[in-house]
Amino acid sequence: MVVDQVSNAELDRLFQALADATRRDIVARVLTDEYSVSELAAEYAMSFAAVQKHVAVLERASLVAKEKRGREQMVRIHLDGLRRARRLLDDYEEIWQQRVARIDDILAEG
Amino acid sequence: MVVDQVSNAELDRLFQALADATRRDIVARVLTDEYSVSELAAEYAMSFAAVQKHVAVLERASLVAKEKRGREQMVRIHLDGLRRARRLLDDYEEIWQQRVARIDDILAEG
DNA sequence: CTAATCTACAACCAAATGGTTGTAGATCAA
DNA sequence: TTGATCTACAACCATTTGGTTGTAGATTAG
Repeated sequence: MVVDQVSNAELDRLFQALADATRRDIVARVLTDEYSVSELAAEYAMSFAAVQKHVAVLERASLVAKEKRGREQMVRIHLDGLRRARRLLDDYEEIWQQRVARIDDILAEG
Repeated sequence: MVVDQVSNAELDRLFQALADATRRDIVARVLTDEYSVSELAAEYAMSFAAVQKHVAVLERASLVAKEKRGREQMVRIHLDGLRRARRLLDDYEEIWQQRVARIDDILAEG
């Protein structure tokens, strides 16, 4: 159960990071391509600093990692975060399935 | 791709709802048992109104549904939300896997 | 060397969030 | 009927969030 393995603060940061359309878009982009922070910034109708903050939020959530290359900072996906979040939701659905199975058993007996 | 099917506002509400430990705990509880709002409230070191608000957030995110029973309001899980959130993360990982496969192909050719 | 580019970070602001208390309407129990 | 219980919701408050502008340090290009 992820619920027990991953700290609440970590999950807070993870889901909080995913709870913004711009940040989800950044994740989707860096999943397939490499972007520097300013290349990302060019994609959105907001300031460079705003995008920089979004990237920082994703970084703190372990969804993304930065790597310095010359004067640029390249943003890459960091799968750990994504996997931890997905695992929690998988666990939830598994708990649900166990409950469904339990109810089926009871009905089969009755 | 969920990214296209589910509105950004919906995903915002979903992940935002999951970005709080109390709300994740409520989800975990109602996955296996039935709780009224006040039964839930009794579990946490905060006011009834605070828990009521948390339930409302989960409800708006389609993670939970309320059903009136007498003077009580029973809180049940509503799988739709959970599945939509999980699907997005699955999509992300699939995109990643495709990228990995693509890179493998390139390496195989080279 | 100088100028342009990329990044980091501080200070500020409006809006949203997560909590509180208080009031009031339904429903149930005695 | 009366009192207790369950819920809803408003008003309020402190903190966080998502945006802005401005300043300054590295690094690259000419």
